[in-house]
Amino acid sequence: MNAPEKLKDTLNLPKTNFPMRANAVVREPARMNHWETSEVYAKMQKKNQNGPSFVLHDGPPFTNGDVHVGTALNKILKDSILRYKNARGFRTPYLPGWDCHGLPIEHKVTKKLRASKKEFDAVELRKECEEFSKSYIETQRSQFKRLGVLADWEKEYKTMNPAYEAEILRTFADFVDQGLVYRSKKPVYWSIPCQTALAEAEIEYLDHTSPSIFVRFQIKGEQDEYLVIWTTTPWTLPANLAVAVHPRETYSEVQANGSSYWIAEQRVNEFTQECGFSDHTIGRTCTGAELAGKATLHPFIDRDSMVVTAEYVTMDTGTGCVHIAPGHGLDDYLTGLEHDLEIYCPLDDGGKYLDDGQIPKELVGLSVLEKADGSKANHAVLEILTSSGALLAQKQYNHQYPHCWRSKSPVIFRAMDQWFVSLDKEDLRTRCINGLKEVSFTPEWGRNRIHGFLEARPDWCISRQRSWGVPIPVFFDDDGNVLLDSKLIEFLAAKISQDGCNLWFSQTAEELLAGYELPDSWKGRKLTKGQDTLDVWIDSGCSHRAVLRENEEVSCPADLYLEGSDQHRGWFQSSLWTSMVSTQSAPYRRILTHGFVVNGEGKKISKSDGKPQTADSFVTKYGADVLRLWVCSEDFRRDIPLSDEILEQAVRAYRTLRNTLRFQLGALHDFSQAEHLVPIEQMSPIDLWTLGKTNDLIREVTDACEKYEFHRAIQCLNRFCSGILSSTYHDVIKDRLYTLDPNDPLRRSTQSALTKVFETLIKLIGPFTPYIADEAWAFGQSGEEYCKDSLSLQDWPKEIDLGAGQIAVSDVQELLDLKDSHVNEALESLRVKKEIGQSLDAWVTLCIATDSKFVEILKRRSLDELAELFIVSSVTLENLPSGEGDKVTACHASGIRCPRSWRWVPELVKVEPWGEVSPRCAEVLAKIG
RNA sequence: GGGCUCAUAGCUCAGUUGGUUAGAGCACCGUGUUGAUAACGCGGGGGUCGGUGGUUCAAGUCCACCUGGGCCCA
Repeated sequence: MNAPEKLKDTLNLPKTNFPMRANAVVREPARMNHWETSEVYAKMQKKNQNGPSFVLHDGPPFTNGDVHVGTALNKILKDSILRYKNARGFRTPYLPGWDCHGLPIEHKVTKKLRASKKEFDAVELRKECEEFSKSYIETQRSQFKRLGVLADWEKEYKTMNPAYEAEILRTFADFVDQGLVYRSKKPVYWSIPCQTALAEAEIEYLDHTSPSIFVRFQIKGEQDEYLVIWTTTPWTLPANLAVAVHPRETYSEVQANGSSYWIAEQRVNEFTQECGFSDHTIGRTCTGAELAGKATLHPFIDRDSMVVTAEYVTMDTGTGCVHIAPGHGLDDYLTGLEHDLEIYCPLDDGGKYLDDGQIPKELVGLSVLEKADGSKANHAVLEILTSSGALLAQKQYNHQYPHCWRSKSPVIFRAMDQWFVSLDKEDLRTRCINGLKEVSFTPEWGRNRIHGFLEARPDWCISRQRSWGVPIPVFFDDDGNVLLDSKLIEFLAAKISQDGCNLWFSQTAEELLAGYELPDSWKGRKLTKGQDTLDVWIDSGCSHRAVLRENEEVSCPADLYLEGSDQHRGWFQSSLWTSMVSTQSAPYRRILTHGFVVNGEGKKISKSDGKPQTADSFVTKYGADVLRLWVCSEDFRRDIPLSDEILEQAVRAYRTLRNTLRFQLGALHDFSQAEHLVPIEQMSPIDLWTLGKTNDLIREVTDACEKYEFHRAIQCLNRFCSGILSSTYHDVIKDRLYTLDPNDPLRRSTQSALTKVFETLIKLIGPFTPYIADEAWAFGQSGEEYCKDSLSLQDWPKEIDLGAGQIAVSDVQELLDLKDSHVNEALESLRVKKEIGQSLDAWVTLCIATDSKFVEILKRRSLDELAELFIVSSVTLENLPSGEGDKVTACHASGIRCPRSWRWVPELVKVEPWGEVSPRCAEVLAKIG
C-alpha cells in the first residue's frame, strides 16, 4: 500500500460499493431473479418448518387484465405481512390463487369471436375463455413477482382447475343434501331476439320513447274512488299484482268529474294537468301507510291488487302510487317477496303472452317486443284500458332504456326459473352470524358491515344463464321435472375432477349419466341437461375447501383473509355461507380489510383520470420498493390516496433510507464482527444511547406490525433515520470514525453499535421494502451485490440488554436535550453573525447552577465527551448560584484549527511528512508512519 | 334513497380513559458545510383539528345536525 500523500488520505472515510442511486427499474428485476433461482421462498418455509404456522389465504384476483394498482396494494400488504410473520418464526405457506370463470371474460371473448364472424358453441366459447384466462394468469403472475411477492407459485390454485371445479360441485352437493336448494322465479334481463338472459354488463342504456300512461285502479268496495298509477310499460299491466305507496308521504284525494283519485300530494299538480282536469278539488288526505292494506281491482282482469308500502317509491315522477308486477322488475320482485306475492310472468321465451286463464283473450299470443311501430302488446293493452275508461292520460315519454348489446333492441325484465339457496333453513343465517363471534376484525367495524349484509340479504340466487362457469348439474324430463340429486352431483364431481367441466358441455345427458344408477322413479325417462351455471361467488367462496383442506401445508380455518372492503359483501360472505354449510364453522380467524385507492383529491380513480392505473405503470417508473413504501406509508384501513406528489414523497423517503444505509455500510467497511466486536459493557455512552433508541424502534415497529399498522412502522422508521441517526448519531460519530486510529477502542465501539443498528434497520424494513433491504444486507455481508443467504432468512431483530449502560444512556439523553434546547441556539446565533461556520469552530461554555440536574451528570461525563456530543472544539464549565437556571454561551474557539480533524486546539504538532496537526491526530499519524 | 365508513399543517400520519400555548417526518423558506455532496447539519414560517350547535369548569377528543369523500346496495 502506498503511503498516503495527503492528510485527507489518512482519514478513515466511508467506503462502499453500495450504489447511491437505486436504478430500481433495472436492478430490482435482477434481484427478483436471484431470489427465484436461489429458492428463497422454499428456504424461508424450511427455516420455520417446525414453527407455528400462520396461514394467510389468498383471495383470487380475476384474470381479465393487467394487475391494477389496487390489486397490487392488496398483494403488497399480504407479502409484507407474510415476510414479517416469517421473520417472527412462523411457517408462512402462501398459495396464490386465480379466479377464472365469470361474465367479464365470457363477454370479452364473445365479442372477439363474434367479430371474427365465426359460428361457435358453448364448448368453443369455453375453450377461448380458458385460453384468455390462462394468458392473464401468466401476465399477472409475472407482475406480482415483480412487486417482490414471494409465493409458492408451483402450487397456485385456479378456480378452473378440474380438481377445483369438482370441489365447487361438491359444495353444491352439500347445499342440495341439506335441502337448501330450491327453484323459484326471479326477474332477469331478457333479450327477445337473442332468446337469452343478459347480465347488467351486457346492457346498453339508449334513448327510447315509451308510452307514458296514468291508469286508475278502483278501490275495492268504494264507488268511483281510485288509486292512480303511472307506468311507461303498459305491457306489464296484465302482470300487475299490487300497488305500492310510500309509507310516510302524504296522499291527497283529487275530486274531479264526479270521481275521487288518490295521488301523492306532491304529484297532484302535474297529474291534474296531464289529465286535463279543468276543475278539481282536494278532499281528504292521509299517509301512504294508511292506504296500505286496502285492495284495489285490477283494471281489466278479475283479480285484486293490494296496496302495499315500499321505501323506494319516489315523488319525482308519476303519482306516488307504483304499479307492481313482481315478475317484471327487481324492486317489484323484492316487494313481491316481502308480501308473499306470486312472481308472476305470463310471457314465453319469445315475449308473447301465454294463455294461462287470466290473460285476456285478445292479448294471448301478442308479443311485447318493441319494433319500429311500437309494441303490439302495448297497443292492445292501451285499447283495453281506453275502452274500459281506466286510462286517464297518455303521452309519449323519452328516457334512457336498457337495450341488448347484441341485437340493440329494448330488453324486458322477465321472471325466469332460477336456483336459490335458502339462507334461513336449518338456521343457516343464525349460525353464520354466530360464527362471526369467533372471528376477529381489523378494523373492528368490519364486523358490523358483514353482519348487516348477512342479516339483510335475501335467499341466494345461484344460477346464471352463462357458459363460462361451473354447470349446475341437474337434468330435466320432458315434463319439466327436475332431477336434483346430491349423490348424482357427487358422481359427476368425480368425473369432472378428472376431465373438467367441459365434459358437461361436450357430452350428452346419456353419456354424462353412464355408470350412474338413477332412482327408480327416474329410470326410463328421457333426460336433458340443465343449461345454467353457478354464480361465480360460489367458485371463489369454496376456496377454503378446495385449497385450505386439500393442501397439507395449509389448514382451515385460515389465520387471515385480507381483501378490499368490498369483499364484506363478496368473498368473505360467500366463503362464510359455504363453509358454514360444509363444516359448521367460519373459514377464517381474522378478516383484515383495506380501503380503495383514490386520487389526490380523495375521489375514486377512473379511466378519465388519464393513464391506466396498472401496477406496471408505476413499477416501471418508480420501482417496486417505492410503490411498496407508498402502500405501507398509508393507513390502508381507510381510503388510500395516490398522486404524483404522494409517490414523490415515497421516493424521497426511499432516498433517505438509501443514503442512511449507504453511510452505515461505508462506515463499516473495515469492521469485522469476528475480529473487532466490542462488548456492550465497554461501549461508549453515545453508542449505548443509540442502541437504546434502536431498542425503542424495535419495540415500536413490532407493535405496529402486530396490529397491522404498517404506516406507523414507516413513520417510526422515518423518524429514526432522520432524528436519531442522520442529525444525531451519524453526525456525532463522524469525528471518531474518520480521525481516530482504525483500531481505536472508541471507533470499534461505534462500529460495533453501528453494525447492530444497521442490521436492525434492514431487518425492520425487510417486510416493506425487500429489494433495498436485501441489497443492503448483501453488501453488509459480503461487500458485494449478492451474498449466500438472503435477508429473508434472518430472524426479526431482538432488543439488546444494555444492563449498567442505562446510566450512560440517560446522561447522553439529557445532554442531547440540552444540545437541542440551548447549545444549537447559541451556535446558530454565532452563525448568523458570521462568526462561525461549522459547529467545530465553536467553543461552548455551560453555566450550570449548583442545584442543576447536570451537576451529577457532569461528575460522570468528561468535557471531551461533551464536546464530541455537541460537535464543537471545546466545552468549559462555569458555576452559577442555586436557582439561576442553566445557561449556555458560545464563542469562536481559540487556538489553531487542525487541518486533519478540523478541531481547534491550543497548538499543533509537526508530523512528517504531513506537517502540523493536533496532538491527537499526531498520535494516529505516528502509528501509520 | 339505505347500510357501513372517513375528514387534524402543502403531503403522509401521531394525538392514550375530554385537562397546560395541537405533535412528527417530508415538503417549503433562510442558512451552514463541501470528509454521506444528485448527500448532510442548523434555524424558521405554517393548522380557529371539514362546518354549525350542544353537554362540560374544560372538547381535536363526547352528543346532534350539516357539508364533502369512499365502499356496497337500491
